[in-house]
Amino acid sequence: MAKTESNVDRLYDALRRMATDFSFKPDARINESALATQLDASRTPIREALNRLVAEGFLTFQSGRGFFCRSLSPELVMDLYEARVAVEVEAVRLAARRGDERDIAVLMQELEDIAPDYTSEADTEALLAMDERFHTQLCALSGNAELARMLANLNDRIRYLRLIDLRRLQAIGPHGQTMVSAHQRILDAVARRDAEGAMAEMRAHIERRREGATKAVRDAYAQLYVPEH
Amino acid sequence: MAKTESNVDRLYDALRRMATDFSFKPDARINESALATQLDASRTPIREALNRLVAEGFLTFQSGRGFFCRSLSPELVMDLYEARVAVEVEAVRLAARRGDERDIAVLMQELEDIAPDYTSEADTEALLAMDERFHTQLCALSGNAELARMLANLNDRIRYLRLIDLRRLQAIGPHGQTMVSAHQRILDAVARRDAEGAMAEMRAHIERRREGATKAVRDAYAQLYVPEH
DNA sequence: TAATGCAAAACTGTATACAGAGATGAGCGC
DNA sequence: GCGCTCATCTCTGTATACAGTTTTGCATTA
Repeated sequence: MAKTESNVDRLYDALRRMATDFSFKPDARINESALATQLDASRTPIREALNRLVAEGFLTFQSGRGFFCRSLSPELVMDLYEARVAVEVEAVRLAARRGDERDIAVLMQELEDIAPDYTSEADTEALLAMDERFHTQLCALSGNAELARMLANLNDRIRYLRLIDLRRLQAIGPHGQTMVSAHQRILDAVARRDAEGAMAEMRAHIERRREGATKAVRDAYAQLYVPEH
Repeated sequence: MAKTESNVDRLYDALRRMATDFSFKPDARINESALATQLDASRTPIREALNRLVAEGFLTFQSGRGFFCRSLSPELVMDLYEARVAVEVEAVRLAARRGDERDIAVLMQELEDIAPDYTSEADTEALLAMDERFHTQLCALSGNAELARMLANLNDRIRYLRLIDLRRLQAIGPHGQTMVSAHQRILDAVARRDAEGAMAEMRAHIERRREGATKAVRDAYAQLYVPEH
């Protein structure tokens, strides 16, 4: 039961990680042969994985010229955030209407348990991971696999910018408490079956960071093209 | 300028069409070699196209066993309809808030022009195409490419069931008028910048057919496994 | 008859080869 | 010095081959 993951899956995971954290620079062409040697595989399975990433919006493809990293623009980030609103607001509505009482309680407990980490955590990546985990689990309460899948895809595509946005936020002052209380307000509304309230809280929660994330695009470019200090 | 479409795109289009209309039976295994001869290509580009379709939710993939058609269940259809609500309700909200005045007028005009076709059209496929076109254009008014992309994907995945649902509806009596007036009410709300109203109309419009579509799953199986009469 | 095991067939996963298209850069003319 | 052309080199697109795995079908046994 060790070899549960096939080779193409391994390649796919590796390539998606490279795409999410912009190891491929925006709009840059992707060299298949180089990847093949780097990942110790032939071009055939690499191309299969790249094709999946095209369909998922991580890469683009131009016939005759090959694969390219997706571009990075404020407009795109805005679109992705709006799509997140669409998915998560409806998900939280469904969660409020029909989410399992037990599952909601479990999530509330977990939120309470890790609340100290939210507020103390200096590692921005860990904070982002906690935030993403909450949103993912909340979405799962809707019981809708398709919404969950969409959210996972959107999260992967904006993670890099959220990280930059969150770093800047933390530089100003600790914001873990703001985040945890926002999450609690949303979940409280779900628990009291207040769909409208939960939706409004969720929308506000996401839109509050939308501007920050689009502004982070500039910093993203700076980070991507500047050598490690 | 004839050869604007590459071979892999041709294969991709052909395979997606086969997937949308369930030329691949639900859960059935897909034979790559057979497809290769059928579509006059080798397995390599076929597999690239199949991988994209996996990422888009049309097919599934099991390591070592190959590609399979997605399954067809009432639960899945329910999920897809709920996802449609998420996408289209938010899209129409954005359209009402910021949709271009001119574009809205154009769409209203077009809706008026083809209204007679809606009501008279006996060809269910044409009626469905008109309906889909309206929803797509309305979504485009939001100016959000990501929402448009999501909707296109969802439409492809539920088209077969919508067709069956619509056929049954038409068998009872002509429903083109119901549809066109629903579309008009949504668009009117958008035109008067009534986001809440547009959202409510859109939600009701989609949810009204949700039950029908999930019920159509049974008929879908019957049609798929019965020889053409 | 049903279950089991085995051998053959069919199919998948991936490396490799090669043709052709696209990019690159040197050399030449202006 | 600037731009254009052509040769060369690189990289993509796809066919094909083959190894390894899964499935299938037959024969044997209880």
